[in-house]
Amino acid sequence: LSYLPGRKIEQAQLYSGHTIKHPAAQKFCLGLAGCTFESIDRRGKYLLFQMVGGKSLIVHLGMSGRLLFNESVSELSHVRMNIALTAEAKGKRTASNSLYLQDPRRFSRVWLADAPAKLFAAVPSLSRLGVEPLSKDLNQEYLLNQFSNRKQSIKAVLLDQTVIAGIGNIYADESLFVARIHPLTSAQRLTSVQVKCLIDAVRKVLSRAIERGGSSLRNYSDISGVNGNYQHRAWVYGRSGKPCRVCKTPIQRVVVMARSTHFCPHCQQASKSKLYGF
DNA sequence: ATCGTCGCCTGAAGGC
DNA sequence: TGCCTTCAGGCGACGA
Repeated sequence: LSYLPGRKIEQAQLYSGHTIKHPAAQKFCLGLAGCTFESIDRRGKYLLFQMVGGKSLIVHLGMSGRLLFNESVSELSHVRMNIALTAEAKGKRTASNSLYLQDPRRFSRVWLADAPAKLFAAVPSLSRLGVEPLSKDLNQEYLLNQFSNRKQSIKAVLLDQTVIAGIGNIYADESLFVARIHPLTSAQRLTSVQVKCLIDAVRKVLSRAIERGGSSLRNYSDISGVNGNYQHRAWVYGRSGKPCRVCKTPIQRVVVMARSTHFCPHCQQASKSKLYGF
């Protein structure tokens, strides 16, 4: 994606009615044509492509979406959006690159905002996002305050993007294991020590996952074709029935918010509010 | 206001 | 072998 800044959009095409969220498809495509990429940002699970002049393209990859650059569209299935770029200037070899959104399960979404001031109106969920987990905004005071009136399980609250932005099901389970907190614990009943552990655990788990190229579903890969391999190293996620990597107790699976939740019933007990030093 | 459940969508995996 | 069912999940909609 570092190739993008400076590149100009020749034409944008959408192939799936579900993919586009705002505005209508035709207006979306017309609005992108002629735009030049300026910079790329991220908020939570949203990618923000800033264009010269103030427009921005917002992309949420859902669970199976990925962005691909400079591949022949005819070789790809499940292409939901194709952004054709104009030929690169100064006689470089690349003739007509494209940026593709490929997404088998169609959970991905794209938006176009006409100006920075209209970003939240175009993407309301962006305005409701909570703090970034790797920033200083995620601290004990903030979380204790957020948890104070929450009767929900800590697992459910971790998945709530308005509290912490960007934690998905895998990393919620992994973080709770590292923090040695039972996923069904009511958020408001967490001690300040546990909250501190949880913050450290979230940071550790996310940092390590980023180092390793993220997690990926089976054969899904990043833009350069590299598979995420975090999942192979998971402490508890996807390991129900298998022995805990620490104590050999079988990992249990329960359902929270219609999501699989994996934990070690021995390691993750209320009495053990101590961070694992992984 | 808060909380839990359902539906969207497709391919992989497991059962028979 | 091949069909059928189940499962996976980000997130918005919906109902209690």
